[in-house]
Amino acid sequence: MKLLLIHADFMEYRVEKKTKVAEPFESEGGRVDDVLVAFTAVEKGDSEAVVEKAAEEITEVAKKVGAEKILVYPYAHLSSNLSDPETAVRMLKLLADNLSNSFEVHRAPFGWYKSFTISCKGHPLSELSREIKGEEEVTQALKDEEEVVSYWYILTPEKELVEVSKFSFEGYENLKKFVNYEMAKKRAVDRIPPHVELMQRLQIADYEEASDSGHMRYYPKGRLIKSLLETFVTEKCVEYGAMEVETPLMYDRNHPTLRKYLERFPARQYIIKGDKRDFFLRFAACFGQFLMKSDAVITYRNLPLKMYELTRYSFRKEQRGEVVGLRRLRAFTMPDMHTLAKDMDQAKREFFDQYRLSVEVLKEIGLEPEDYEVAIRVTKDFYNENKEFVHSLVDVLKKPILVEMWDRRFFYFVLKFEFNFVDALDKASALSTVQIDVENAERYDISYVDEDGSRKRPYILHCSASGAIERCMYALLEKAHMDAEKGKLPMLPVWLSPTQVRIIPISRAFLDAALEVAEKLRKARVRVDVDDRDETLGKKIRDAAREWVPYIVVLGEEEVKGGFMTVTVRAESTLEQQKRVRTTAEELISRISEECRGKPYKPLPLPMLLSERPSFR
RNA sequence: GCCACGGUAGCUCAGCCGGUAGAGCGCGUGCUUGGUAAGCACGAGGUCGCGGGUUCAAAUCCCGCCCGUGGCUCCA
Repeated sequence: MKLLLIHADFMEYRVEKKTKVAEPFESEGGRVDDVLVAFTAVEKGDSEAVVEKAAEEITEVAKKVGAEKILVYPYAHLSSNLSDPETAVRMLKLLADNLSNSFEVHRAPFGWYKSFTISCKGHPLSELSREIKGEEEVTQALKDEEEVVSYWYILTPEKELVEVSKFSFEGYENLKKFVNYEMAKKRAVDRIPPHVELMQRLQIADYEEASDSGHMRYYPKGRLIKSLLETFVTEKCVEYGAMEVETPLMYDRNHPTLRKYLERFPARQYIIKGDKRDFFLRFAACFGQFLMKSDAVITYRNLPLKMYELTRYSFRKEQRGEVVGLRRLRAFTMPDMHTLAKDMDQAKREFFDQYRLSVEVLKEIGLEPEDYEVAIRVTKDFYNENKEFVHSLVDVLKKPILVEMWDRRFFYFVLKFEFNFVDALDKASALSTVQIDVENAERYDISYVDEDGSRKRPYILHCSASGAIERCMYALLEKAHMDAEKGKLPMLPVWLSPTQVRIIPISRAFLDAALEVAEKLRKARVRVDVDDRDETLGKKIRDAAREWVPYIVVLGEEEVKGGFMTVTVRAESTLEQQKRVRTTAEELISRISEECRGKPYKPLPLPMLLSERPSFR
C-alpha cells in the first residue's frame, strides 16, 4: 500500500464520471477543512494487516500535525502494482473504519473520475509519503513449526529412553550444554563469537558489506581451506557410491510441485523477479535432483540410488539477527546427497550407513565425536514401530543421544539425526544430518519399477555428510579457540593449513639456501613459503606463529653446513615451550604426507615469498 | 521484526562538557643482517557514515536517515 499524506487547509472534490469499477455514490462531491488527506493506492498482496499498519502510520502523522479530520482518497497513480478493484474498495473501507475510532473520517468514492482542489499547509510535515508492506510471505511449515509440541528424552548408551529431566548429566557437560540450548532456546552472550575474529585476523573470510548480510568474501587462504573441504567431502560421497550432478540455482516459484515443497520447508527464500515468472533461489539441491529423478527411468536394480551435488550456493533468507560469522549464512555451500530406497528396510540400512559415513567425514575433517552431540528427531509412530533400529544408532558412538519426539508428523520426514557442534559460547549448530523423507517421492512423482513390473514409490534419504562447508570452517576455528583457552597452541589440521611449512632464513645471506629447500618441499606437494622480509628473526617467528604455521624452519649457517633442518613443531609446542627438532627435508616431507594421507592437495594460494604478498586487511 | 551498541587513517581504537584531527599496528624509505613470539629513525596516509538543524565555530550538541555488529526471536 502506498500513501501520500497532505495536511491541508481544505480539500474539495467533485465526482465527474463513473468508471467500470465505480462503487455506488450518490452525492456530487465533498469538502473538508483542516484535514489530513490520505491519498491511497492499494497494492497486490495488501492484507488486513497492511491496512492496520497503514492506519497506525496515518494516526501517528495526524497526531504529529494535530489533524482531527482525515480524508481517505483513492489515488491509483501512486503505484504500478495495483490490487484488483474489489480488494481495493474493501481495504479502503477497512482503512476508514480503522481510523474512525480516533478521527472524523471522510472517504472519497473509488472508481470515479474526480476533480479536486487542495490547499496544502506547507509546513515541514504537511507532505509525507509512506509505503506499507505486509509481513513477508511465511510458509505453512514455518507456521506449523510454532505449534509443534516436542517431547525430550535422552537415549543412553545402555539403550534406555530416559526423560531429559530424569537424566544425570554428570560426565556429559557438553551434552548438557547442547540440551539446554535446544530446549531453552535462549542465550545471553555479549561476546563476538571467537571464530569471527579468527577468520578475519587469519585472512580466511570476511564480511562483504556490499552484498547482503550472510554473503561472505573468502580471501586466498579461506578459499583454499574451503576448496579442500569441498573436494574432500565430495570425494567421500562419490566413494560412497553417489553420482555427482549439477542442477540450477533458481526455480519457478509457482511451479505446482515445487510450490508445495516450499510450503513444507520452514525457510525463507530469496525471490528473483524474472520477465514473466518469479523465481526463488534454491536452499538445497533437492529441487534439481528430485526433478531429475522424476524424469528418470528407475528400476529396483538401480536402488539404492544415490545422487550428489555440492551446492555452491544454497540460499536461505535467514532473519537479520540470526546471521553471524561463518555459523549461519544466507549463502552457503552444502554437500547434498539424496538416496532413493526401495522400502523402509533399505532406507534404514542406508540411514545407518550414512550415519557412520558422517562420523567418518567429520573425524577426517578434524572434528572428533567429543566435539559434537547427537540429536535424533522422530515421530512417535516411527519410533514405536522401529524402536530397535533407533536404539541401534547409539552403538556407533556409544554416547547418549538427545531425542526429540513429536506426536504427529509436522515435516516431510519421520526420522532424522544431526551432529551438533557446541561452540565456545555454548551455542549449538548442526553439522551432519540425514533424514528419511516419506513425502517427496509422491509429490515429485518419483517412482521405480519393481520386480513384478509395478511402479512403486521409493523412500528418499536427505544426507549432508559434513553439513555446510562454511560451518565446518566455523567449527574448526571455534575448536582451535577452545584449545587455546585450554593452553594448547591453536591450529588447523595440517592438510587444511594454508602454509604448512614456513622457512625463515636467519639473514639475507641464507635466502638462496632457503629457496632451494623450499623448492624441494614444493615439488613434494608441500605448501611452503619463505619469509624473505627485512625483519628480525624474532619478528618472523612471531608472525609465523600468529599465522598458525604447523612447521617453522629456521635456516642459518649451522643448518647449511650440517645439512639438516631445525623445525619448530607447533602441534607439540606450547606458548612457554617450543618443541624444536632436527630433521631433514625428506623426513619432514614424509611426515607431512603421512598427516595428509587420503586428503586432497592444492598448492599454496599466495606468492611463495612473503614480501610479495598483499595484506587483505 | 524487536532491543542495545557502534560507524574517525588499511586495521584496532582514542578524541565527544564545541575552538587547527590523534596513537599503536600495518604500509613506504633509510639504518640494521639477526639463532627462535614485536630492532631503530623518518615519512606517507582522513569527505570524522549521509542529510538537515543549533552556533561566530560541530568529529563533538539536537533531529532524521543509511549501514554494520551483538543480543532476542529462529535454526531443517
